[in-house]
Amino acid sequence: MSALPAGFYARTTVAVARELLGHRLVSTVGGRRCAVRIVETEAYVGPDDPACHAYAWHRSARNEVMYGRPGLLYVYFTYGMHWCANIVTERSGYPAAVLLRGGEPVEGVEVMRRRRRGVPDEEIASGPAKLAQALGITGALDGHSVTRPPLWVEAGEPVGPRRRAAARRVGVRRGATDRLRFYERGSRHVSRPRDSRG
DNA sequence: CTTGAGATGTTT
DNA sequence: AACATCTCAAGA
Repeated sequence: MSALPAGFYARTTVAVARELLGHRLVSTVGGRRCAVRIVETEAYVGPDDPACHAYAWHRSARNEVMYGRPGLLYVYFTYGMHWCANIVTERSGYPAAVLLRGGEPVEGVEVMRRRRRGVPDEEIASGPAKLAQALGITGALDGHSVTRPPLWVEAGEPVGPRRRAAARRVGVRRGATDRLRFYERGSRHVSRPRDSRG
């Protein structure tokens, strides 16, 4: 088990969001191992980002983990039924994170099929809440370090710059024009195949 | 393939 | 009232 070191996340949020593509997110939640190859992320770059939960240094019980160490998991509950998972970036005290938006199942696919009953493999983790569900991520993991079990990132084959695409973030109004969504070109495991505008 | 509505609870 | 979403049903 060679987890990426916490230092990987102690860099600019955009760099982390880009370079996370291709690495593996591994889960042993519930005792069964499964993993996805990360193919889609979004950067929430901090207090100056209107779409960020910590915009203008907003701080609350929900986003407290964003103010912690890089490499911690920030899990939040949204739309009354979905969990979404981020990895905290930058330095301690500076609230920024990368949202994990899309993954390609590469290990323990049966486990994920059970959690995502009835959906084709392309849709097992093609969206932030789908990915969280597939890997068994809930609020119980809020604040967990992604350098160790039961959820961590393992080094994989990075997706090179030519095979990466940048697009507008999904589902945000403020800060909607920024191209802070990154995904692997041509992947069938991203939440949306193309950006609706530029 | 596309679009639109409803589910459902927390945060502002 | 909005929300970093998803699923299903209906239509083209």
